[in-house]
Amino acid sequence: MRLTRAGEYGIRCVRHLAIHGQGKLVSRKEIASRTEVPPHFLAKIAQQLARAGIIEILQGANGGYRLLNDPAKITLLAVIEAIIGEISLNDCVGRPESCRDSALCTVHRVWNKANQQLRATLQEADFATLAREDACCLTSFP
Amino acid sequence: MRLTRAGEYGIRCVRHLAIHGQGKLVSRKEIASRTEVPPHFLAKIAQQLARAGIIEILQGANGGYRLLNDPAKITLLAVIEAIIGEISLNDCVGRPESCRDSALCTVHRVWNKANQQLRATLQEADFATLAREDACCLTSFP
DNA sequence: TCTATATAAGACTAAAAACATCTTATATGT
DNA sequence: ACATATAAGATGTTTTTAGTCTTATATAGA
Ligand code: SF4
Ligand code: SF4
Repeated sequence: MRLTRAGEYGIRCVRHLAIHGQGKLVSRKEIASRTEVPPHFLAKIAQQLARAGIIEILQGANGGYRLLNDPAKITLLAVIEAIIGEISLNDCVGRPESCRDSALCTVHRVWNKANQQLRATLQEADFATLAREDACCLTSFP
Repeated sequence: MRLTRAGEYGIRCVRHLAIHGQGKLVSRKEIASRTEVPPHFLAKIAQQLARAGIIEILQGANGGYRLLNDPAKITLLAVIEAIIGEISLNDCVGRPESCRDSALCTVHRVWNKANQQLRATLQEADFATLAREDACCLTSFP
C-alpha cells in the first residue's frame, strides 16, 4: 500500500464536496484552490472518482463536480481505492501467485491480517463524520 | 507505507537465519540462493540489518551472517523498519508539518490510528513463531 | 448563433524512487 | 601468498509518480 499524492488529493476533493453537502455543485477551480491541488491534476483524479460512481462531473460554463451520494455513505476506503486501486500492503497480498508458495508462508498470513485490518479501519471512516468534525483550514468555510 | 522489495528481502533473510537458529552462521551465498534474492542486493540489505543490531556480519573466508538475538525477540516490525524506515501510511503521519494544519484534520486522525494499529500488528509477529510454523519452500529444510 | 467559460481525454515530460549491478577495497582462514 | 568472503559506495536501468500541455467538447448567456 502506498497513499500517493493522487490519493491524498482525491480525499481532499471529496471532503471539500462533503462539507458543501450532497448534490451541491462546486467548480474544479474552487476545489483546486481551496484544497491546494494543481487544477489539471485534479481533473484526472476527478475522472477516476466519477468512474467509481462517487462524484458527477458537469461540463460547460458553470460546470463543476458534485457528490452523487450521501456523504455518510462514502467511506475513506472507497475514495482511496477509487484512485490507487485495492489496498495491498505487500505484493503477495493482492497477488498470491506472485510468490512461489504463499499458501504455506506464515509471513504472508500476517500481511493478510494486517491488510484486512487496515481496510476495515478505513471503511469505518465516512465523509459525513469527517466533514462534520473537521476544522482544517484547507477546506473549512468561508 | 510501502513494503519495497528490499523490505521483503530483509524479512526473508532474517527468517532464513531464524530457521537455522540464533548465532548460527550462514553464508550470504546460501541465503541469497535459498530466498531468491540477488546476492549483491542482499549485501546492501544485510548492512542495514547489521546497523540496526539485528544481525552480525562476518568477513573473510567462511564469512556470512548470523542473528545477534533470540528470534523470539525479533519482530517483523523491527526488521521492516530497519530497511524502509518508520512505517508511515500517509506523509502527514510521519511528518505532521508536511501539511498546513494537520492538527485540526480529522482524516489525519484516521491515518494516525490506522498507522498505530498496523505497527502493533507487525510488532506482535516474532521470528521464532514465524520460523517454527513455516513450511514455505523458499526457506524450509533441506 | 456566437462567445466565453467550463471540463474531457489522453499525450507528453520531468523528477523521483525502486531495483539491481559493478568496482575497488578489506578481512580471514589455509 | 592466495583463495574466498564481505564492505562500501558509485553507477546504471527501469518503473512509478507527479504534473503539464494540447485538442476536443459541452453549456450558459449575450
Ligand atoms: S515470502 Fe511470504 S511474505 Fe514474502 S512475498 Fe512470499 S508469500 Fe509473501
Ligand atoms: S489534509 Fe489531513 S490527511 Fe491530508 S495530508 Fe493534510 S493532515 Fe494529512
